[in-house]
Amino acid sequence: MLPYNISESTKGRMKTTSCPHKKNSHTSQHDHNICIEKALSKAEAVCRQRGARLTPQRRRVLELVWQTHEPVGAYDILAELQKEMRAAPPTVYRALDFLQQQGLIHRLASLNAYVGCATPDRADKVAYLICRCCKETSPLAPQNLSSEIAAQAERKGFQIENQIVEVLGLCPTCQQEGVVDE
Amino acid sequence: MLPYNISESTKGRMKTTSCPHKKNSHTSQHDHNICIEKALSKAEAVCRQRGARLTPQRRRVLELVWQTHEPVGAYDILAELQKEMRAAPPTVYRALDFLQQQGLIHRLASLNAYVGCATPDRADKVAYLICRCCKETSPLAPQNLSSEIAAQAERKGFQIENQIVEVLGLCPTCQQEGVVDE
DNA sequence: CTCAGAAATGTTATAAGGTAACATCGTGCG
DNA sequence: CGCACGATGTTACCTTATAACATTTCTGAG
Repeated sequence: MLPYNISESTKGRMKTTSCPHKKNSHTSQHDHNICIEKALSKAEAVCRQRGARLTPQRRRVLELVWQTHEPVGAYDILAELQKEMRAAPPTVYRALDFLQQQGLIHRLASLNAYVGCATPDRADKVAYLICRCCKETSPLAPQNLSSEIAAQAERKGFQIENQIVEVLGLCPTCQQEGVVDE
Repeated sequence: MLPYNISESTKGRMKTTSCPHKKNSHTSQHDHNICIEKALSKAEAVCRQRGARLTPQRRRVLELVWQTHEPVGAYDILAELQKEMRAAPPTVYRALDFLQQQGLIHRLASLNAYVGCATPDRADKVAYLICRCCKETSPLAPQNLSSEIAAQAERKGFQIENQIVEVLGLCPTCQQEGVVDE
């Protein structure tokens, strides 16, 4: 028996997708290895520049997050790590914390999951579209959006540190596939 | 021993506030009982009109959510309920689900907690300012914000069902109190 | 070089949030 | 009546996340 009760349903693969229509759409449309490589080399550059230590473990976790464009749960990552080494939850959560601080990943609060960020150099407050069916995510440019929020916050004397914008709904693919029922 | 391990730290009071500066600011500035009464009578009106059943339990949970303007955790509510009756998590979660469907409360994904909504009649996609220190929340009017999101989503063919906008930072009070360190 | 302090990681245990599945109750209606 | 349906009760369990403390690794000052 594995420690920490990695469930059978999670063991042995990277992602669960509840969507019956999911066909790895994103991943099938491009060579995802290139995405991963780009993300990792960018991460290394950014960290070097900042004097942040992208250790092998942190690098590995980042790589695992980037395996897909879908959000990945911390325990999914843990399960993968455990194929390679002894690992416990704090190992994963510490790496995720570091990566978040560096803007290399974002946490999606509505899914308790993490996605890689392709633009860690821009201090963007990012917004995401999230398909409730296939879980694919798509970052939004939140410029005007942020300024609108900033204006309202300032009026109230509120000092913004961070913002979460997650838009849930159906992506074009899942709409075509006839997914309904909210 | 209570079932479901209600922790000592939660038992016996409604809210935890990590903020050392918190002085029930909101609640001290107004007669909060009026807030609660208003919210409950509005809830009853709205439910009657819709043919939704605001049962005594659901009403009681709504009342508990409204005890404060801070977000309340499901297990905080459970602990309160258990002072009055035998209760298990599903009891609370079912009530919370119902209340959410009716727009009577909102869930704050970044805190795993719930706040009462004063305007259940408007089908607003609400945004919140949340103080990371005292946890007080303040709803934002998200009009322009929503239209900006809607425009971008439409361009991508994404069908919006729901949206989460949570802005984290420091409220004026906590800024004055000299809270720092992000 | 070396050793002290800081940063990172290991390890154990447990907290906190949430749900599945099935039993029971109550009530209104044909 | 009796059954269909919504609401609630009950048990068990799953998922996500963190506290607390031990150990290792790195780094820079002397």
